[in-house]
Amino acid sequence: MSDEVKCDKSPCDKFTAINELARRRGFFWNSYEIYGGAGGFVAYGPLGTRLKQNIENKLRELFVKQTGILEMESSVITPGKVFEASGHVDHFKEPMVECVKCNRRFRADHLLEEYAKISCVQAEKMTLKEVQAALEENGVTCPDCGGGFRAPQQFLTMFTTTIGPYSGATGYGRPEAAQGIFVEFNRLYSAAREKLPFGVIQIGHALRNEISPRQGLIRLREFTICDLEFFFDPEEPSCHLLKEVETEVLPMLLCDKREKDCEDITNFTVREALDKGVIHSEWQAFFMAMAKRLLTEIGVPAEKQRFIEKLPWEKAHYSSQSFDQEVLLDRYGWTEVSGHAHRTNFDLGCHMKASGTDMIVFKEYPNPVETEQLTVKPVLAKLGPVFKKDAGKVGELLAKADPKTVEAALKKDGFFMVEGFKVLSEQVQIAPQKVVVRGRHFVPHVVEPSFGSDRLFYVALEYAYGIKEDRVVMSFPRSIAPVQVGVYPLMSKDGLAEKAQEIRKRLAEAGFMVEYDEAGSIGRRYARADEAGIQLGITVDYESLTQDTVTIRDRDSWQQVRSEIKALPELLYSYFQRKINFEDLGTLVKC
RNA sequence: GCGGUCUUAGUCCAGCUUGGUUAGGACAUCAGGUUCCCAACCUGACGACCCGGGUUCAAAUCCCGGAGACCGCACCA
Repeated sequence: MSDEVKCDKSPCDKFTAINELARRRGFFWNSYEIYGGAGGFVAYGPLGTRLKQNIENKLRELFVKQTGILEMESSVITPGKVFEASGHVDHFKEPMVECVKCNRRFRADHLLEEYAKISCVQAEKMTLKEVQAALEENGVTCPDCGGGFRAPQQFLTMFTTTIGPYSGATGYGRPEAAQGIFVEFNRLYSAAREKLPFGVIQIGHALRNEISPRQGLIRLREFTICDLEFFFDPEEPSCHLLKEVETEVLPMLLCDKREKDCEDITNFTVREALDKGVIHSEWQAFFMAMAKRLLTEIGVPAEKQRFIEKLPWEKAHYSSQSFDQEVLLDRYGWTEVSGHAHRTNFDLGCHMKASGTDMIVFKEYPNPVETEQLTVKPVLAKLGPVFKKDAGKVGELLAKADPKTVEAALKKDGFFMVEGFKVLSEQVQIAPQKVVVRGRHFVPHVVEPSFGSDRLFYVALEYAYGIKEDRVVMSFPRSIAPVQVGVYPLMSKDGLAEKAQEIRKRLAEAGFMVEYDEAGSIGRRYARADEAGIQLGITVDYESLTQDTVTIRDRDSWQQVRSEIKALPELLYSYFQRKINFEDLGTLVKC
């Protein structure tokens, strides 16, 4: 298939061609067109909705069915507290300044980093007034025209609303689905029968109020995100499924290369990447391998995929090691389709702290461990007379104190100071005590693969797009084709149409996504079907009436085989399960 | 937000410079005819000047404002 692009006016790239095709055939289009449209919002049409569902189901097949990961669904509107706790309210906004002369806008933190040598981390903590002061002190002016700046302003990229009619309670449209999983951790953990490791995936809408989203499906204000949070014990980080992906090759672009502006890709097998310390976490490596498989299954060849390691300042606030999976696109070059972050126990830790709810798990040892631990025991009989009503409090403080510190202080000074109380050695007993430890308490760590469903969808379209004999053919992999089978009577007379309708009905009942078309010449219908990406065409001809056979046409090769009508459901089932190839569907018809 | 280009039927375009009858074409779609396997052909149908204001006897066309799209800059936690 050629690399050219079919478009009424040349030159034109694949992005334009696909957007045009998508509008014409009902894959997707810009929302709210009758009111002039709204940037960053799309509507999926009949073909697109199905394709998107098929891609998401492919993702489910790989990540849910094969790994036993659990699926959940939570709400888009989220109480402010959640995103305050997660750090999004602080991190999802950018201090922006505008030049008084040329009106250009800049991120104040970037300016401070570049011209005043103030680190990103520091700049993020500054208030707007501090930002303004820092800009002035360091004499930072507009990099373009040297003009001064207006007062800095925050731009929050989360959509904000209020919850309830009178309430001043702020709500945010979630910018990711992950927090919806973290906040429900305790219930999910018990649903997983309190066993680690376990993973939870959520596929749903997310909102980000992008400043100017102008890349079609690549950057939307409302989009579908697939967040998978995989919880594991940091002391047992091994992945029991690793064997299945060990030999999978990951094309990687690593930090050291990137810092030298080098784009060289190094190929590592999953095993090598782990052994050489390129990827720190086994589970992260596992999910990256699965992500590569997913993209391969939706039609992207391996050489058009890569993983790039995020540089320290590119990483999200929660992440310890991050990779982006990128796919090479015609117009936009290497484009992120998934992110792979090691979130450690950051999120659960934040929600524990902010909500006061425990999200600590307990893991029982195979055998309880008996140890002797130094403990501080307050002697209340002695504390009482000295501290009177404070005695209880002093006792509590002593019980919490570190035994070694207390012991050392008593040895050295003869007393121990705790919050202004002077404790003498007779008021406390420090002695080793037998303790039986039955297990360990800890906050699980998380690795997170996160996919943009709309980008996967666009990628599938772009890689399916091809031209054959001046016609557009959407060569989707057979497992995601929006329509599996088209049924066509060669003529719409002599009973062919009735026979074809019968076959359509039978195949639909057998569970296939099937479409019937009798309008126009047969060639025209094939062309229509190719453009919609219909995998197979079943044509009912005069031989069908006498022999009970039909021809099956392959969308990509345009070859045809003849097979018996009654064998169709079983044959097609095997074909779409990829157990047999097209040639196995019947005897080849010579053209 | 800035600069450039642009907005006419389902899709892609012509018309605008120089205002004037019924806004033209191609493809798609629908109905009918024809046709024994790859967008054939014939007949017919459907369907549009981005929105608001102004100038004018008269605006798709000129002027002002707005919205939207694309490209570049900036932005993309």
